[in-house]
Amino acid sequence: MKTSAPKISVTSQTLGRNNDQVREHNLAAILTLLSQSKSLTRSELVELSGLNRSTISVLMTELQALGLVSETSPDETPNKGRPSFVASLSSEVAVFGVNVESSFTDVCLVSLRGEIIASHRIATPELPAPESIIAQIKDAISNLKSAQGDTLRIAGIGVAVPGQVRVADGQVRLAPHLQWVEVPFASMLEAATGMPVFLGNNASLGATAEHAFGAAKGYDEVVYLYGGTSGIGGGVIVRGELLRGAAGYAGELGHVVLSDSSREDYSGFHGTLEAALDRGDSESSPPASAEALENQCRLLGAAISSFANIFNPQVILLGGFLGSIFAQAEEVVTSFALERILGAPAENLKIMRAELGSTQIIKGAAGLPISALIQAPKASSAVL
Amino acid sequence: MKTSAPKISVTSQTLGRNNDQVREHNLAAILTLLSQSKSLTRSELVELSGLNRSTISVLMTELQALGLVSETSPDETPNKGRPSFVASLSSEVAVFGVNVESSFTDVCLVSLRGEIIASHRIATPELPAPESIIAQIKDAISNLKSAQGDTLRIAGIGVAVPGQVRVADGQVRLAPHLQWVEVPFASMLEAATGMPVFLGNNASLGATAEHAFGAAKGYDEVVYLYGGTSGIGGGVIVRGELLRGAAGYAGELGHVVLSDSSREDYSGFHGTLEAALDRGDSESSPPASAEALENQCRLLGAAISSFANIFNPQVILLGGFLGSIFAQAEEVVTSFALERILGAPAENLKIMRAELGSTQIIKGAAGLPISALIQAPKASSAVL
DNA sequence: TGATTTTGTTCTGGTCAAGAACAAAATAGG
DNA sequence: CCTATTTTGTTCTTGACCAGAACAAAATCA
Repeated sequence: MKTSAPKISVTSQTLGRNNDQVREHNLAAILTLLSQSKSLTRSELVELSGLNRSTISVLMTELQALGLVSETSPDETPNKGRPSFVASLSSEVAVFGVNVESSFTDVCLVSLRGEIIASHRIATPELPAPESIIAQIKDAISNLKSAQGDTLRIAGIGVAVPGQVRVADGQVRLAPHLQWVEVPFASMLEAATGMPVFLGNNASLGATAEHAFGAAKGYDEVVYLYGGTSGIGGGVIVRGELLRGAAGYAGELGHVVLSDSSREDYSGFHGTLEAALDRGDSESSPPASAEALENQCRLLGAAISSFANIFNPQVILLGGFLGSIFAQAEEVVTSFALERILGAPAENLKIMRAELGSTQIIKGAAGLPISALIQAPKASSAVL
Repeated sequence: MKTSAPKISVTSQTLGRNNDQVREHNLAAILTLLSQSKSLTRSELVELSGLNRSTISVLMTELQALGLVSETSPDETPNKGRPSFVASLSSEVAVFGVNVESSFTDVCLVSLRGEIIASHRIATPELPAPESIIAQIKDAISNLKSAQGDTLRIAGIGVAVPGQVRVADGQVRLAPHLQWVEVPFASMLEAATGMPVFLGNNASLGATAEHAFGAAKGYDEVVYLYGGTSGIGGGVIVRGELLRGAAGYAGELGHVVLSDSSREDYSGFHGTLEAALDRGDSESSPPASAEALENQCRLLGAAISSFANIFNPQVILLGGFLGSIFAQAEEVVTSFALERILGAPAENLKIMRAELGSTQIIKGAAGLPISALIQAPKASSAVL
């Protein structure tokens, strides 16, 4: 079982660094740049990375040898001079993204660039038991894989779970809507498939997907709020990385206390954001009355103001039925929010609806093994 | 004007790295290790850094040449073998820490290890105007400096301000209790003193001081709540570093919405933590009734539960009058908090009173130029 | 006093990135 | 169609860095 984040222990930030780590860092830098764009020419890589042309040449040779990058000749050459090679992440390496929900589980084959190549939905009329859903995921994976060419290599599996996940070992601590308690899902799925498995909370992975591919692309301080059938979750991007906290449980934004109300949320807590806002039903149908909508907007605005003051983000993203509410009454929500945001953090703050649809969580899950590969290309690629 | 954090632009995390940066990184690693302990032997540095003995030797020679580290022979030699040199941060380099409040301003000379060498309090019966307080700070600095030996070199000035501070250029956006609006304090003090100046919010700097020297030492995920005469502020340590947000305004934890109450805080926001809890008066005297105390504990507990669910910290620290409330009724606050913290983030969570007294903010302020020096030893030391 | 242990120093070797020199591949202009 | 120009890829050299080996120094222990 791998951790879902590059293993940076507390002390390693202060550790010494040698030349090997420089190379690994620079390889990761190139892969990161390539993952942010569909493709880049070598000369663009020289400019973006700040590395010398000769160094880029060596690094690209190594990445091609590792099979992580492919280079082609440019289709068009609008400039003078020798045309630069066009590099992109290899399409011969891919990952699986899995999203486990109560009534279905989606399994997708995802390219290193975050494109969904193929997908399969496992319907679960009954709540999925860990053992049975793992067997079904295993079958889906092997079917999806064999449908592609033999040359396809798989870097790992990322799984989104609606619950609290310990990222260090991929243990599902509690997933109320699946009725899972203390399920060592990552190690079970690793044992079944033989591939490295990375686990994350579904809403947090939605945040990482919005950051990598969606409405929050290009921003490094992001608050993401997601309202789904399993309540309200969230994810926060700090300095370009997901806020994890001590053990990976950070981002439970639905359980902030907002009011004195005795109304309870799915966890039995009263007065929280999740307790106050209507459940996922409202995603399809608008709330009964204008009054009810205004009340929702007021509470959503209060939560937004809290998060703006706490995090001073560039963007606050609303997904799921929260995005629907926002789309219906953008100005009302915004004005309620601005009532209680301090002047400075309110500047340049964007409140937006999340961009991606239902595929966002899958893409976020797939991002876990992709990030692991990018951060440690030599080590990871060796065991592919 | 320098930024109060090492300049890491958004993209530089992915930038290429060359050998020069390796040396700078390793020098910074040694300085960081030394700043965390009073002194370390060379052999301890070898073990902690993971660098080779010969490399440590070269690095220590360079740091001594830069005047940042001094080595002495050990006082006692309990072990067999040749005794290892004892290294510590040089006492010939120091910084100034400044804490501006409405009725006084403290100016302290602080060693690189965070020890207060000398201090001076400027009383301000009237609210301090920026120009006049800067002149007084300048005088205090030159007096404190000349009272020490001529060999003392100053690495910079760190200033704590009770308000919203833009860290990029050290602009005080709004400090209500000082009645300062848009004061370019850092550049003004730089012009007056000729030293690099770093600015920060007072409560945030309290958090960094608790992390570096106080109750949160050794933890890398910390939430710090501070209740003072100027309201309730806070600071959050994420992955060992202060949470700054887009422009450095993050950590305004006193302005989270907690209730439906119409009671307003100092910023005119209703229902916030700061609005709900009594002001600094209660720091000296206990609240009027047991009922009032319980109400405070309930609200403080609600805030703690929100922050635990949001950040999944290892420690939540309470300072100022919030620490007093906690000391009076630790179990009540804790039980109210635990009512609404999810099971996973509640594990291993410590709720503690902040350790340091009134010196914490000064030490946090001094930490700004110290960190800048440590992070870029070659560049910074050259201009001392 | 001599053997042992531990640590500091010096020298050598390997890896890395930068830069210079050169080769390759396109356009622009006659 | 050919040549000059521009831009880019490749190769070679150079300098910086860290690791490891060999050696020297400084303590303890018998």
